This record gives sequence, C-alpha cells and structure tokens, in this order.
Amino acid sequence: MVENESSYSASHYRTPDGAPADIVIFTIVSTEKQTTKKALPHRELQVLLIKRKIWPFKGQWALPGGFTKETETVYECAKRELQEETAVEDVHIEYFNVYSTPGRDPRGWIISHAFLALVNEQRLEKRAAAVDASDVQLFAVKDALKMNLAFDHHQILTDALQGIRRKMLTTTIAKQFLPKEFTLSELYQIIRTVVPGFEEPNFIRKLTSTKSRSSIIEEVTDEKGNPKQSNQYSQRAAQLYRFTNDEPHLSIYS
Amino acid sequence: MVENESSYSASHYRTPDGAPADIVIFTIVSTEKQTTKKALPHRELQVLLIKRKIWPFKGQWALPGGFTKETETVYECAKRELQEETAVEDVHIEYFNVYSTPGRDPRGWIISHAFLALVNEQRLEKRAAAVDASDVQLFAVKDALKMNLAFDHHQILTDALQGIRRKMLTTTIAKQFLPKEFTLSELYQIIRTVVPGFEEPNFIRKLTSTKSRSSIIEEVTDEKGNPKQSNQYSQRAAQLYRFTNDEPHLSIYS
DNA sequence: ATAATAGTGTCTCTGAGACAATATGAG
DNA sequence: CTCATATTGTCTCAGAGACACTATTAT
Repeated sequence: MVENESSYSASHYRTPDGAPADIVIFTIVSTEKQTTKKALPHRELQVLLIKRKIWPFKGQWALPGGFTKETETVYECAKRELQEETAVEDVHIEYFNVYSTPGRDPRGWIISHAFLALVNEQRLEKRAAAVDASDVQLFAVKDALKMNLAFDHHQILTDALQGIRRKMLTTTIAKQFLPKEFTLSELYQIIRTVVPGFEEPNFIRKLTSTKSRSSIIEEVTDEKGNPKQSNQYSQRAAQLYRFTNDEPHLSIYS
Repeated sequence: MVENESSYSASHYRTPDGAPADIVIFTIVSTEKQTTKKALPHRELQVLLIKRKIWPFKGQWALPGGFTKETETVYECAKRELQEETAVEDVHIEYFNVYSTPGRDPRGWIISHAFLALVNEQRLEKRAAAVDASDVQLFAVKDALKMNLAFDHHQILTDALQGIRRKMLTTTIAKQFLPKEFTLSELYQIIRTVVPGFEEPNFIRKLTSTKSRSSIIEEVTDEKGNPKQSNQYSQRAAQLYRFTNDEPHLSIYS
C-alpha cells in the first residue's frame, strides 16, 4: 500500500480480500446424426465447469476462475485463467458483470468479475487430452442450470446465458462458433442453438436479398471469382459465406 | 478474513486496497431561446464533476465516487454516492465497466467500478442550492473531454459516452431525460442531443405510422379518451406521447 | 399576416413474408 | 429414384423515404 501523504486515510477501512475473475466458457458441440451420413448435425450449447477440490464448496461444480494479481488487470487475469483451463488462446472473451453481494464467498469479502468466453468446438478439443476429465467437464447449459453450483455461480451462469442470447441477435458473435467460411444453414443452426425461440422460415433469402443487412456477411469466391461452395451437409452444394468486418448498428428509431 | 480451513491460502497473497464506485452522472439542460417565447429550447448533454480537495490529484476535477463498504454491493455504493452528491433518488443508474489497470490509482491497488446515471434536469435542480457550487459542477460533455481529469476518468467518461449513445438508440432510456408525457419533437431533440449524428427527417411519421415500432410509445388521452396535446413549444398544439412498458428486442437477423 | 412548429398526401420502390416449386447429386 | 438440403419464382402488402403541402394559433 502506497501512503505518500498522511492526510490519506482510506487504508484505515477494511479492504477487500480478493478480486477474482470467473469465466463462463461456452462452446457448441456437434454430434453427427446417425441416420444418414450427409445431414446437419445436432448442436448443443455447453458450458465448462470444474469440480472444486478444496474448501469452500469442496466437491461441487463451479465456474473456472482465480484471483487477480496486483500486476494485472481483471481482464488479463481472465485470459490467463482461460488459458490454464482450456489451453486455447486468441479466444473471444468479454467482461459482463460484477458480483459483490456481501457474504457471497465464505472466504471473506470477495468481489468477483464475471467474463464470458466463446470457444469454437474444434479449438477446445486439445483440452480433452490435457487435463483430468473428471475434474473439468463440459455440461449442457440446460443441465448445468439444474445443478447445485458453488458460490453464486448459478446466478452468474443465468446472466451469462441471457447476455449471450442478446448478443447473438445483436452482434456478429455467431462467428465465434463458426469456421471462417460457412453456409447459411450452419449460421441459422448456431443461432437457434443459442436462442431457442429464434425462428425465421425465410432466413436464407432474407440474408441474401437484403441490401442493408448483407453488409455483415459476404459470399466467398475462389481466386477466379467463382462462387465457392460446400457439399459437406447436403447433396446439393451450398454457397459459402464469411463475416465481413462490419459490426451492425441497430436502432429502434430508424 | 475468515479462515475456516488451513488448506485455504488465498490470504497469503496481496489483496486489493479498495473497490470504489465512480459514477458518470449525465443530465440534459435546456436553455430557452431568447429570440422567441414559444420555441424548442437549446439542449446540451452535461456531466457532473467534483473538484478534488485532497491528494491524489488535489485540485483536479474528477467523477464523483467513493469506496465500497464490506456491508454493501458496489451497486448500493454507487446509489449511496449518487444520493450524497446530488440528493436525488429513484434515478436510472447502471453498471457499465470495471477499471483495474495496475497503477491507475496512486493510493494503491484499487479496482474501480464505473456506473452511469441519467438524471432529469428538473430533479437535479434541488442540488444547486444544497452544495458548494465551486466544488460540484456540471460541465458540457464536450468540454469535460478536453479537461485534464483525475485518475483514468477521461477514459471512463469516454466509455460512458459511447455506452449512452448506443443505449439511446437501442433502448428506451430516452425516457430518463423526458417528462412522463412529451411530444415527438422533444423526443427527437433528446436523441439528437445525445447522438449528434442522428438524423431522421421523417422521424414523427415513422414513429406514428409503423405498427411494429409503435409498441414502445403510445398516445396520451384524457379521461374522456380525447387526444391530449401540448402547445408549450408551438402555436399548433402537438400530440403528447408516453413510453409503454415494452422494451424493444432488436435483431440483425430479423 | 407572420412565424414556428405539427402533421398529411402522394408517389415510388424496396423488401418482408408466405409458400410452392425446382435444383443437386450421393447413395 | 429417393432423400435431404439448397435455392428460386411468384405474389401480395407494409412501410421507408422524399418532398411538397396544409394546419394551428399566439403574437
């Protein structure tokens, strides 16, 4: 504690016992349909939890996280913890809320900073081998919400889910769950996986025919300028798209 | 610090020296045009700053704020500080970011939680008499951004301004700056005051003719069901509107 | 009458929405 | 040829946008 001037007295009050970062790591896992070879996979939103090995809440599942050091920002702490848990880097991670209710942590006065991370399934696969699978595990979000999680992590998860649903529809974060090039059916599936109520029967036509909206995605072409397509999921090849660098600006008044 | 179990060792590390809340208090002040009696006033977005009386940054202007106590959440702290500075209650206040860069506060390791509050000009008027005007003062935001503010408050103010501009167009926070019943010209002015680039020549028609959008505002009628109007700003009376309780849900995909 | 704001008429054109129909090509 | 997904055709109707025009009423 620096104390340059005697007039400063904040240090006479009680100070917090820690400022951890907790991270809600979402991923979408695809499971191939067994019925047919070429078909859109079933997708599920999952969240990564760890089983606590020490007091408090020993043996219960919790969000990954850890205490911030005085030499880093809470954001850097979250990135570090994310890397320790999942061994992935360059991942979308963003701050979304603070949790400071007195008594929320039996270890003392601990103000937690909650982040959410979106990790592409393929990038998360390395992790499986790296850690003990019984202590770190992916759960379907709908199952995790029924579990008795440590601390106030149920609330944090609920808030994170609400946040990701809003952002899925108002920003281009869907790109975090997709390969660089994707078909519009894939995009539609991803959105529906995160936002169950989302239904747009004319989804493909809408995104391709609307001039205003088409600024967020563009057709992929090969070197010769021919449209690039994929028949990964269907007999008939589908046009590939990529996200542009544009972020849309929405308005309720225009 | 509670230490129920010897296995717990977080307390052996350095802990933060404080978790204050800083509040960006925005208001819009109207100044009557002198030229004519009935005319829309000139409006300006202003922010409340206080002059620091002690080290550090003594004599510089800063955002109001103060340290969180261990018996309250940071949100409750912000509300308390807001009330101490402005003597207004029941005001729109929301959390928007955390600031934790090491060294941001010369008093030590201090992680600040930034809130923004939107206060209706009329409700802020009581304050003028209550406090020493030389220490607490409203500044035009564009002027405040040019000042040499204490700590990283320039950054916080910049972020708050960006946040309020986004929210002004995507939520109904405009209601915070308006009386319960207002004309559409007033609403248009408020939006333009906060978001300089906003221009919708057909603003009134748009809000009144669009079925989808009209769910956020509704016409005010008197007891007999007749339209209620105001001629405060014009010779011809204008229809009064109020916000409904609906919050719009925007989407880039629909 | 003037001034200042409020609101309407009219036209064009884009695109949303519904839904049927056709395309593709591996198995 | 069948199946599953991709894509187009066609029709209707709402509403965005432009811009000129009319309405209201204190002064």
